Amino acid sequence: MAPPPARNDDFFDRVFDVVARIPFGRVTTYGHIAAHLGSKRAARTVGWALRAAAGHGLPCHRVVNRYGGLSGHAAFGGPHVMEDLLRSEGVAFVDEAIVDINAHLWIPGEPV
DNA sequence: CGCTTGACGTACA
DNA sequence: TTGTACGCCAAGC
Repeated sequence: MAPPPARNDDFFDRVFDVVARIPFGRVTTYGHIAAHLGSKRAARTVGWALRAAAGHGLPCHRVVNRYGGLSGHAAFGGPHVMEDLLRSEGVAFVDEAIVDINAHLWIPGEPV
């Protein structure tokens, strides 16, 4: 159907909606979110939205880069905050600040 | 109004 | 193979 009726004309709100839908114990990447929005190269813009989302109550810690690295851990106020949160959700880590994205990757639009 | 920056990703040399 | 450059979109100054 037609492309999703974006109730949110703003790129930001659209990112918020996607991030807020990330299921528990699951993670996604900036590129996938951007691709879901229409431009897979807009990953940087997604990062901007996430930065603004800091403090909006969104599970930003579930958003990682293409390598599963916690790129935005600095915006959380602590380098181990995101890691601790993800571990609390049962997410596996392949390295410090690196989640096993292959085992927990969730794609926007997929049913929970 | 215009240039720079930014929680990324892909392409090319 | 590794490294560098560019592209995307929006906000900030």
